[in-house]
Amino acid sequence: MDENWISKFHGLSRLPDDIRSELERGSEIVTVPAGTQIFAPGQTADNLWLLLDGTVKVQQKSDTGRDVFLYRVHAGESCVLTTANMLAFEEHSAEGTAETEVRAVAIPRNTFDDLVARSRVFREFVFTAYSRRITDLFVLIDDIVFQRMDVRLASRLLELADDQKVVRATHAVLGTELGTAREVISRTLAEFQRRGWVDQSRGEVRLLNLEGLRQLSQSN
Amino acid sequence: MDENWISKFHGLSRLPDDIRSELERGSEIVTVPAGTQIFAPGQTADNLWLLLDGTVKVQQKSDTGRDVFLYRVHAGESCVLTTANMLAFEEHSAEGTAETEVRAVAIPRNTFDDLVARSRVFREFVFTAYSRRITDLFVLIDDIVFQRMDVRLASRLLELADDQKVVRATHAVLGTELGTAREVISRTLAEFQRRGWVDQSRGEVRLLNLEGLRQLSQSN
DNA sequence: AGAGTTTGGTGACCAAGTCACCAAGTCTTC
DNA sequence: GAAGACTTGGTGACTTGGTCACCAAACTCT
Repeated sequence: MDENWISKFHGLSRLPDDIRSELERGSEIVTVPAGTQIFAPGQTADNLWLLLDGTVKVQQKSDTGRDVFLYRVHAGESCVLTTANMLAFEEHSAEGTAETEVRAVAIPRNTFDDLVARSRVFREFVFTAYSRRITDLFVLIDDIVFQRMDVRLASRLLELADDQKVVRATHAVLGTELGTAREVISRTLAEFQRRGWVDQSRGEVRLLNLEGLRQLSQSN
Repeated sequence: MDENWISKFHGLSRLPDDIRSELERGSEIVTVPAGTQIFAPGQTADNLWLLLDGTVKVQQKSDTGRDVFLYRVHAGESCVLTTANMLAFEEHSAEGTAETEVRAVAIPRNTFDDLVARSRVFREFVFTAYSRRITDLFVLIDDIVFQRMDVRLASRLLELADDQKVVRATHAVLGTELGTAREVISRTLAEFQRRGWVDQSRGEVRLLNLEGLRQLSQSN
């Protein structure tokens, strides 16, 4: 039944049959537990990963020892940074970690190269994925430079909340997600609590007033 | 004599002869004056540009009307963002402007796609270029988040100085280059001047003590 | 020469990052 | 289950950087 994973990837649905079957034959479905390092600085990757389930968090390891969150790869997306690592021309200092158990399709280097050569649809899929990441980074930079912390925290909380409207993360983790200090998160959350928008306990934030948070997060 | 431009691009030097001649036949050398918009939000690009001379400045147009400098494309580099625009799957809000007169090789969409399909060396060239841009953005984000303004300004001045050790740029321009306010640049430059590192006049900064600036810029 | 525009300077104020330190909660181990 | 170690969050003082309002000097244009 997992033979049908290709339909999960929008850009691949138009692949002609021969390419499609090469992709299926030449790739492998893998599952790794939460916490696995998918890629790391100075480590060559051998596969391009297409995520079927779970999320991968990509962070920049800073020289200063602190990390910056860059973006999150969700199911249905590809982890293009691995292709860069795969070619291994550039050292970069980003690291990808499975946040949950992750199930993914691993496309080995040779299959990848062959598919890019043979299929226009596959090429477009890859370039679109790159382009989307770059756009994400542009938006991130814009946010960091111009957006107030409370606005950024509000929208991040809304993103991270589970279906019980609870965010399971320490202040320190939220700090690196937003590239700020833990203290700033603590103060801002205290302010949100004063307004009755959230309720806190060790390691989690319960969202009480989604509307308030949403309004703040949309107030440019 | 310009038939030899391929040698200016390190990643292309190993192209086999047939690909090489297709690239030469299928592309065109163009020259545009300083200030030309190479690409802009909402505008489809028809060519991948490889820069022979001059520089292109890539900036994010922010909703708030202010711009953020993202990176600069130099001679010998390719402007990969245009490939993303070329495929036109993603709208992005970045804009590229010629800072000087720019001479470049323009590779039309069809030639580009054909070369990616046919040549492994060309593929690697393109992916490496993407990868390098992404790495640049990672470094930029790291800088913005962790580096002090005076350190960032010092290294930017060193980068922008011409051979007479003069930087021709207004405080406002330096401000958008570093994603900060003009006032901050003014204050920091005033401090540098007090230390005898620079001398200022309208629209330009003369670097007097490269050593001082260099030390500051390297002090993590 | 005079008017308008561009560039840079300044002070007051606010937002955010840093530092140092403490207190409460949780985990381990005996 | 008490002692100690570690993790998480709270707080105040201080620095850096961003914003706002406004002014003055330098340039441009006619």
